[in-house]
Amino acid sequence: MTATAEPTPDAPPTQDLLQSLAVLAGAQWRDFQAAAAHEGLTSMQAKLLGQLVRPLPMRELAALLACDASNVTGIVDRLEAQGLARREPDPHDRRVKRVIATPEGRETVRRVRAEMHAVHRALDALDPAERAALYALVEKMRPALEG
Amino acid sequence: MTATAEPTPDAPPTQDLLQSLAVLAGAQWRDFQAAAAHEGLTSMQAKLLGQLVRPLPMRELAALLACDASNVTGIVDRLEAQGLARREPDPHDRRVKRVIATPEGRETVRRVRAEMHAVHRALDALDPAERAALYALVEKMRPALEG
DNA sequence: TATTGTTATACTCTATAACTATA
DNA sequence: TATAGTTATAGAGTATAACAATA
Repeated sequence: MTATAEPTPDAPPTQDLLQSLAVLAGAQWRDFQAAAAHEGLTSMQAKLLGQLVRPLPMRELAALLACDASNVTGIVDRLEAQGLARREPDPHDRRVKRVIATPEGRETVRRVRAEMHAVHRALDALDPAERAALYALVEKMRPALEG
Repeated sequence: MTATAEPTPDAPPTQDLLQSLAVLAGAQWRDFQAAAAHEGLTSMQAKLLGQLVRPLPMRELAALLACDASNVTGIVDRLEAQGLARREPDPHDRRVKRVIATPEGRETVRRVRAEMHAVHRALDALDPAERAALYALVEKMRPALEG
């Protein structure tokens, strides 16, 4: 028997890999929904709030959330009503409103991220080397994911 | 300087890893929504349809979709109206209705999965060894994700 | 009594189209 | 005229509560 010089590890069937990734994404989504609900937010409200690392125009938020701009109005309205975000005028263009997170809003984002229980448990199942490998693999895919 | 015998690879900060995984999950979600829309379905309709590998009671579908049972009625109604799924009586319990995918429904599921363009592109960025490593890592996390 | 599926209700998200105020 | 944000509208997803049929 001729051993292959550098044995190619069995590449899993694409369907199996896609299924695994779907399980991971599904768990992340359920975690996020449950965490947001625990903080009194819908998943879209929490998702928008999580984008507010800096003041963002409504239009940019719509692009980041991959939804129509008209939806952003209502979502920001509800966040504003809960004191988690607010609108401010753009100094350079009076048509634009920039949305910013309040301190309470930023604290809520932190709590939601801390409440991703299944994902945190899953990462705890990996040792440091495995975590590093996972990170490297996803980062390698990232340009293709975003492009 | 004392070199560590077996140098631990730098484990990335948990926040960075969570962020990477969020980018991956986000891309999968956008892919799925776009693919479902291309087939004339909402993401929930496509998600339910994808679960129908065997006849499933409404109640089980609600559990799989992590939503209330009352929602399943409407989603199945719309799939049934499009000829992609149908209800059949359960032979052992007359309270139960089992939902099954029609051949056209199964074909639609196949097309949706094939249209996950960004994810497929991302996997193409990995070589076979990397794919195998990714699969092994996610499978190692799986019990924690599902538990 | 408990469970399955459904209906009614109210709220949120969603895209489309039309509107306003700026540019 | 083009763009940013809003409003109005209709369809879909969502949880809650109440209901009929069945276990």
